[in-house]
Amino acid sequence: MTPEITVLDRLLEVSELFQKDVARAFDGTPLTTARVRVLWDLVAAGPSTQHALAERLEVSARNITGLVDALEAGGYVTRTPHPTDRRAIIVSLAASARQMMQQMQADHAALSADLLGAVAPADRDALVRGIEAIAGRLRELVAAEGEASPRP
Amino acid sequence: MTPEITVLDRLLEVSELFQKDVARAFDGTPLTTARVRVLWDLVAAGPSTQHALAERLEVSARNITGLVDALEAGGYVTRTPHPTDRRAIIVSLAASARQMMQQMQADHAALSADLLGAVAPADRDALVRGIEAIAGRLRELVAAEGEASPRP
DNA sequence: CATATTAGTGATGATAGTACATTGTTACCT
DNA sequence: AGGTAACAATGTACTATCATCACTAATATG
Repeated sequence: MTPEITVLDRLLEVSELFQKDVARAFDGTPLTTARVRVLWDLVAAGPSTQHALAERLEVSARNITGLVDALEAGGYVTRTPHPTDRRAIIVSLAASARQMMQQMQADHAALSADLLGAVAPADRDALVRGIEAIAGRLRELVAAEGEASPRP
Repeated sequence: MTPEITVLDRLLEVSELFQKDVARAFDGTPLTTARVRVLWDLVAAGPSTQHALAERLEVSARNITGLVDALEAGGYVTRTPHPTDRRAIIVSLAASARQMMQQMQADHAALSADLLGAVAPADRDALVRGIEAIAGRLRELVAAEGEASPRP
């Protein structure tokens, strides 16, 4: 019943509801969490080799091959040869996928505005600062944990 | 750059970090997201028939059989006959699992306190109210969506 | 030329989910 | 009662995803 527990519980609930919402958005498409991760990475990092994807997403190259296979089959990404390294392949977002991701971001912005609208105006600034602080602290903690037990 | 986008982005980041943290906690155990969902449900609802579990978690009864099989093999739950209905089976948390879940809740509480400690004291009340409001609004939205397209 | 790198293949395994059929049990209805 | 329908759990079978390792083919690099 302490406010501390309530805060975390609410955050967890929010996180769960988000997840459910995202999952529902991709219902009926061949998109899954792992595949969307690839798409987001491409949005953030731009066209990349599969090796680069594997490193950033921290999965095996073999796994990336499979994920890109599925995304390519669905028309979400294209494979083009690397201009100078003939071993490598560049994975790029297809135009439609880029549009979809933009739409998704727009939806997120709309949802964000909606959610913020539910907050009392006087509380908004403090809320934003507070979430920022929590995110920062959490980032710190995760980073520290990662250091404590580095991957072998 | 608008604050609205920032809020949602931070919330998503927080939710992702949480997920990562939880996943890491279960590394090396046979526990997975789906199985832990069962455990949480048992914590919340107490000993239940598999049918009840299936309904609350919204998966097929057959699926529950498999999840409970794995949890039982790992010693997390026990199956006992239903006292009056000989068709049914009661799934209960094993003592060790109950303890583990309590520990997890304690860890959550500690983490919550830590995170709240990172927030400026003057912002805390507003933050709590704000998150509460956001969670409420989000719950509303998800419920409305569920109504709009009821399962067939 | 020797070695490291990039991608792809094949094989394998664990998980999560489904549908369908089966078995035993309960509940209801005549 | 007795018959029938609904129900709980499970066996079988299947699909899809995500992940790994081991290996091959091409290409870069020093």
